[in-house]
Amino acid sequence: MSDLAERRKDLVTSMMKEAIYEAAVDVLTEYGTNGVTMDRVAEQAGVAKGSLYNYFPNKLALLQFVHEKTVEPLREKAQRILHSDLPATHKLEAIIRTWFESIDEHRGVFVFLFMDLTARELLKSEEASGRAEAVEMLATIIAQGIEENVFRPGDPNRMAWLLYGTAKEMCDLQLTAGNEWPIEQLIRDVIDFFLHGVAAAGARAPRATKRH
Amino acid sequence: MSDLAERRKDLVTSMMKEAIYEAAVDVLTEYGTNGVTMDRVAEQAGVAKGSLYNYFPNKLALLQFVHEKTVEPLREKAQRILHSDLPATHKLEAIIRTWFESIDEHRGVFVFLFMDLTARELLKSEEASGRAEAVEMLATIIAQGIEENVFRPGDPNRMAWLLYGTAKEMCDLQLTAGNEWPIEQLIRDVIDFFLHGVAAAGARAPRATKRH
Amino acid sequence: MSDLAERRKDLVTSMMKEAIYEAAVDVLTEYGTNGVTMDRVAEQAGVAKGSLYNYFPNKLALLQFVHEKTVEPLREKAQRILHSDLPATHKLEAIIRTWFESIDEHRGVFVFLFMDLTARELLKSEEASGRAEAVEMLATIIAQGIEENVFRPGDPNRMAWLLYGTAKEMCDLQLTAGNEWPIEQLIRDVIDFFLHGVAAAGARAPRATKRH
Amino acid sequence: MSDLAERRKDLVTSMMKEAIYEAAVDVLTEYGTNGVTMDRVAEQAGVAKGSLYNYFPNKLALLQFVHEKTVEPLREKAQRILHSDLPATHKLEAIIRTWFESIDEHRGVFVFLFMDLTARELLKSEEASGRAEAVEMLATIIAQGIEENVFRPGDPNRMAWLLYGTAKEMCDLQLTAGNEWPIEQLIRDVIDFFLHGVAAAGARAPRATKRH
DNA sequence: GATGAATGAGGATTCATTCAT
DNA sequence: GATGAATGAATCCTCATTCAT
Repeated sequence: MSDLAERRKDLVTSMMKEAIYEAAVDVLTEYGTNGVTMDRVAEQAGVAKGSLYNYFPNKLALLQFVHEKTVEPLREKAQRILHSDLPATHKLEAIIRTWFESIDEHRGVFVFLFMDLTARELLKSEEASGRAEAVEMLATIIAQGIEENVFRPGDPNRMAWLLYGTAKEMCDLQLTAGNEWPIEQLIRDVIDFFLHGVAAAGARAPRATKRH
Repeated sequence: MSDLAERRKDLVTSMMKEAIYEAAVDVLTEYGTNGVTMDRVAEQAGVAKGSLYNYFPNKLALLQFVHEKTVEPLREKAQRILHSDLPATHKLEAIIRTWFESIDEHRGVFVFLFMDLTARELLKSEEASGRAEAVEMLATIIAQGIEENVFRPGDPNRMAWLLYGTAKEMCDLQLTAGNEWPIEQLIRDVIDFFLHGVAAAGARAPRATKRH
Repeated sequence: MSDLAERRKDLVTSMMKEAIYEAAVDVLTEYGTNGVTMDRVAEQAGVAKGSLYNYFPNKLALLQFVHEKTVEPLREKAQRILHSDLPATHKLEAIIRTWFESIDEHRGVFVFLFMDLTARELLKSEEASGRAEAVEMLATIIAQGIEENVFRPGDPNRMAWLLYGTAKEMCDLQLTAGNEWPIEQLIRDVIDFFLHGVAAAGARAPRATKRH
Repeated sequence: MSDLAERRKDLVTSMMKEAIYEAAVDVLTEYGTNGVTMDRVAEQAGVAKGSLYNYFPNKLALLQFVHEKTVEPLREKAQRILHSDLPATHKLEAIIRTWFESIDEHRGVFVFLFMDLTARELLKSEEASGRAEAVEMLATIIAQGIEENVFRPGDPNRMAWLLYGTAKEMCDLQLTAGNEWPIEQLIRDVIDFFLHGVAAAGARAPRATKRH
């Protein structure tokens, strides 16, 4: 086949995959995870069921593609932020902003990807690595912050988990509760919380005590 | 029917429901969410499949019962803590400890209840109210803390969400990652984090800035 | 459950399996191997497709049941003949008669079982053991015949294969061509052939020669 | 179209058919009967799936072509042997040798053609005629042998079936069991068996008796 | 004539729910 | 009330065949 024809074919293929991806996302959004059947995806994409299998060998592969397609831009942005020469706090803020904004944009998919265990089961490895990657990234930035003396010394990994948790739940909140909470406010709150907690000046943490 | 007979019947009924509940939890734990079939529950409970339908009109009702039954003790403990006369920080710590410990104990069910969207979809209302209740409770305690001058002034509801997020992700971490992180350490970390954040003494929060 | 109830249940179950077996045989006979779909079996049996799965875990199990059910009586009769105290030639004759008669009776199934590689693939182990068993049985009888001095000395196993082949092809012929050849004649022919071959008295076998 | 162009076209067409035939044989050999999909044949042939349909109206036609192409050389050789002026026993030996050797060479196709009922179903008429032809050919030779006084008088057709059966099962054995039995030995055994059977000198065939 | 994407009927299997006993 | 067999819609996947380019 000529080079040109080949390139054209590749293009068409990737457009189809894209279209199927979008159909899958739509179905996901409308019916929830367990509602993602190949039939519905096909119908939504306006193609025959069998055609899906010309582009994805099976359902799992389709879901993985959806995952990848959704997560990749996030990952890229985050990497760019990570490797910039901003101070740690600005990096954190930027990353968290990225997350919130993406979620705002792709609500349905994110719900599916991050909250549905059926999917998470299938995408176990993808998910685990995704989360691990995120936490690791945060940990790197936190380590930088500690070095910059803007964060207290401590285990960057543990801190990263805590921050990740806070941010993630806020995402959850965004996803499930609707967002009456404006994004900028949200970001500021999370960062503030992360930095200073809620204790009044001079207050001391209680000793964590064994239950009675 | 005589009163006595009626009471006896109620008793039998509730024992059956209890038994079915336990079977459901076992199946949940062993097979995961998608593995919860009425067949398996019936077999585990040692009753005929049809009998399940004498106690629950359908599968959803059974799952709701499981949810309720699982969450109720938590709710009760939390209420008791809420209404005790401990200082706010102790209350928070106690509640969070309750959560972590419960999760440690009932891993399988909690995964199902809190992480599986298939379930969460079905149990949407239960879930929403559960979360709302938890956040509200935290908010109440935080308000108390503000009044006690141990927490900075602020919107208790927003703070509650942030804390909830931190705690919840730690639960997630417990649930999915296994718990190499010892519970006491975890609790102290969360509370510490909640109170003081990670900023070094004297460091200032960055102004949250619009993305260029 | 009472012993009685249990026995009754077993009875019903085995009657159902029997009915499904017969339906499968009918479908097999009418549509050939590749025509044996669970749908058709269910329809022929007059039950819902799902019901088949109450009696057989999957299609393979059903086919294996058909195989077993078909072959077992044959095996039993053959064993009885084998262990009787008849002279070798009579045993052979009796066994071959058994085969021909069974085949005459169960045409469709035998075609499926012995001639269809799709089935033979699935039932590989059953088949192999079946054939091996048959040949072994023949070999045993032939060894007996050699001892009785009615058969020439030689490798009983090789002789058994040859006899098996002759008989089997005659079965094939019966199965596919219809049987204008009366059974008694057939049996006599096979036995005669097996004993004396076709050479005229005094004729000598040619030396098997390499192809020029 | 000019005569030349037409002839050229015919040539191209038959080369394509040949190529497809070979691809089909390869697929057959590698994947077994049920693995012969038009996709695989096309891929193996290095042409597009649709192109197959320019040369064969449908799958059946392709399989028939495969059958024909495989069997034809056999038929030709057999005809040549039949019409040679060898004595009957040598003709038989030569034909049987041809069969065994072909089978040894084209294992996969033969398994498909002779043992798989899915195929045999499709190729019923081809098969029947093939077998009929083979038997007829054997019968002709046997008639010759009777005339030559090397075979006992009898129905040549019945004898032919018996011989065919013996030979065919040996082919089966070759095909499924692998061939620890060397071909020359096999041929000699079959011919010997065919000529003299297994009876010891002086032994008499039992009277074929009615079952009790 | 070649291509290969699109099609859609069909096949095996699962499972919530019903209902006769 | 208990039982568990029966049901059939739903689900994933396959593959011969068609047809626009």
